[in-house]
Amino acid sequence: MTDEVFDLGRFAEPSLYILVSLSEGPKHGYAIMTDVEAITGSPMGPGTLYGALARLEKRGLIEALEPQDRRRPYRLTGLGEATVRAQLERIKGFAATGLDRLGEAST
Amino acid sequence: MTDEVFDLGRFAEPSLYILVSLSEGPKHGYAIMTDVEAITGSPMGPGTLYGALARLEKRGLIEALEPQDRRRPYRLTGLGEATVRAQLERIKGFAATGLDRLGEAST
DNA sequence: GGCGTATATATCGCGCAACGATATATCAGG
DNA sequence: CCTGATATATCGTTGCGCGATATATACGCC
Repeated sequence: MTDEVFDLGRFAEPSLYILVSLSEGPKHGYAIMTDVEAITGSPMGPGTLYGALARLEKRGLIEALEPQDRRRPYRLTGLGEATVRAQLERIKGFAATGLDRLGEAST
Repeated sequence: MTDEVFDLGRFAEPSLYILVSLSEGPKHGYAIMTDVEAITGSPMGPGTLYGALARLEKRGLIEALEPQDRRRPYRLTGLGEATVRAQLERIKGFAATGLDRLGEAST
């Protein structure tokens, strides 16, 4: 493990949403938008989406597939998959630590 | 539960780190810095810290205590505790969803 | 005694991500 | 037809992240 990659940048939550959405399989932009909204409960506008999409492609975490009809689908790269997995493990551990500190049993 | 609050802003990962750090008990800025570095593995500079601290206080998620010596300790408010708990639950669920999609068994 | 390091807080400024607004085009349905 | 859903793209503002920088005290060490 090179430990060089795995960094989504300062603001990365929307990017992570996109990567998770693509973990399910290739999707085009609009489908990602609706999927992310379904997962997170809050809508992601086109400004956020296409900006993040361009950055992710530039970083080699996703790659564009052949345009079909009017849709431009994207797919996770190997690097992208490793990245999203590492990130999710990281925040999972963080959430566990935090909830532990709060005393989860207080419910 | 009013469900009106619980929003840390655009991205707010550093803010969430601070709230989690304060979940353990009141701390002053410098202690938060070192604690966050211990939890996350990456250091948080004073620019990030004090900026976020000011925002969190302004939003009523934390409150300043009596300065002792040279230290200016902060404490979580009730709103802050509810917020950090809700946020952690949210990202915990999100991480679980994402890892599920990836097929966690691939290890 | 003087020096460096750790403790502790504060501020400035740049870069850039997030995001709403806006534009454009196609297609289905009523 | 005309509205709304599908689908992509760009612009401009906002404001967060973060390194750099400044300041002051306290402690240990040679």
